[in-house]
Amino acid sequence: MDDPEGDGSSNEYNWNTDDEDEVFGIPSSVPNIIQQSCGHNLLTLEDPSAGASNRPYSSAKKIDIQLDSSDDEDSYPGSGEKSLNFERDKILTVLVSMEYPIEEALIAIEKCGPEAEICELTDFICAAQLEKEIDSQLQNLPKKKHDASVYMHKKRRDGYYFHREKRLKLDDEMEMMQMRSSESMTGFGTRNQLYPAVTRRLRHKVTAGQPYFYYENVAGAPKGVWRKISSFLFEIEPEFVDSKYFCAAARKRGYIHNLPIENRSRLLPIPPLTIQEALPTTKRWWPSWDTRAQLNCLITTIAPATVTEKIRKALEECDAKPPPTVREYVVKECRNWNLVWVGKNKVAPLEPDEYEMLLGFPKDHTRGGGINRTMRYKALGNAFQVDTVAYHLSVLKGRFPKGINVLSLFSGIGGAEVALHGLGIMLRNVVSVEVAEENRNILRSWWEQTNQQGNLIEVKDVQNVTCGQLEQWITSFGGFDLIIGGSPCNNISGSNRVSRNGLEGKHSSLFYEYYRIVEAMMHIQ
DNA sequence: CCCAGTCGGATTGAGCGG
DNA sequence: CCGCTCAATCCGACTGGG
Repeated sequence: MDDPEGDGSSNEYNWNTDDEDEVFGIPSSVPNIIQQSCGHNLLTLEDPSAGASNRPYSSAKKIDIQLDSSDDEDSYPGSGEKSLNFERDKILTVLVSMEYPIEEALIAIEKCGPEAEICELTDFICAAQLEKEIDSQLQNLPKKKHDASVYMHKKRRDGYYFHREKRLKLDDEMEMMQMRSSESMTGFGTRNQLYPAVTRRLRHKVTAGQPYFYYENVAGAPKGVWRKISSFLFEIEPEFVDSKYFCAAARKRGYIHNLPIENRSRLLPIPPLTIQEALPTTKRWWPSWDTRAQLNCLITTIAPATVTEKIRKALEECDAKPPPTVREYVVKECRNWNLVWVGKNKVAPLEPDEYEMLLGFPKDHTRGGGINRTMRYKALGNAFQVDTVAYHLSVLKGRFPKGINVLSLFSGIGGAEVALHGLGIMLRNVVSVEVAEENRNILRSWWEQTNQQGNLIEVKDVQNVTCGQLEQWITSFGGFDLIIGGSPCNNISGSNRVSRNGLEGKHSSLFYEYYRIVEAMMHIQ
């Protein structure tokens, strides 16, 4: 059923094997140095195998996938005025085919110049549309308070909410208004599309020329949550992606960012996309009537032994040929608990190292150092899928040849850092904010093992990241290029039975800390 | 309506060292 | 017996799609 190669979406893939060297361009020789970082002296070790080769499936095929078909301006004839007009008409045709009004497309081409790329033009049009709409509607609406602004008022620290009074107020009227706003920029992938449907996206002019930011959370949030998150993050539409296109397990997530989307490339080598390829030892025991090709989302808890025992007993009772009722029961439980076949009549939950592999982390990333099994599941269940995030971040590679300064919020076990490293982007200065000590230990350990040349600064509590602190870092190493993080999903996740309170819940409301810091950075830098 | 799917949380008890 | 860690085992609701 989940056949990534058999469905219609694969038409959009442009198979290309020519870019290996670029993606594999990891610095080869790394000197032995000692670095000072937040009280830790990091003695790095000689390790030429750092980078993409750290990945556990080095034998997998190396394929580059590009999604966007709209940016093939290289194929246009390129000499003389005639070709210029031809090119302009061609771009106009593309914009109109994307359902932009022809007059707005013409204005955009005129304002942005004939050499502008499609994405710049769509940005321009969308920004103009949205600004016009919001301005006209804000004039007609009375200002109202809502719970989020009250929260922020309480949490306000350094007075960096310059635009708070301009922030949209989320009562019912505003929700309706925003739905209409969203309609004018559909096509960036909806929560139900979950990739691949990236045709255009809005980058509001508020964020133009500012540091890049990248925000992540679960796609299946309660109604209205993503709309609210968008309203804070510059009205940018979330990009909903299921990681089943990047690995053998599903992971439905929404991403809000102001990164370019053209010329993305995948982290290499491409991981196996089916259970059979990812976990070859299960093949021997996998019954033909269990038709699963991919796993469900890897969450923080695994099946209790009672579940696998019941399955074993049910199968043993009916011997070789289980009747349809038993098959249905077993498959349902396997789907529910993400079980794999490890023996005759024997299913089992995934091991932590299988979590690591499926999520794109190096083997033993979370192993040892005082980390127990439960903690590993918890940390991994909360982590990024590295290949997915790397695909989005791949556009940064050419833009920061000398390395990148990253503000990593809610770092966890360092999915963002691992992704950037895998892309061969040098990590110059990384300020990592992570509350859990064991996770900080994991990231620091990875930092040492991968022989990082840059500086790792560890911060415990995101609420302690003041504007004064930010300014200090900015003067120290010249500003951040990327702010990245996924705020806690505890109160948003569908599997929470106790406290699914939405964005204002105890943990998930830390989103407003993410917003606070991004907004502050937009004004400081 | 039925069905599948979900970055979870609280409690309990075994096991351990003191 | 106490305090602690860790693993096991309970516990539905909400959303979207067919």
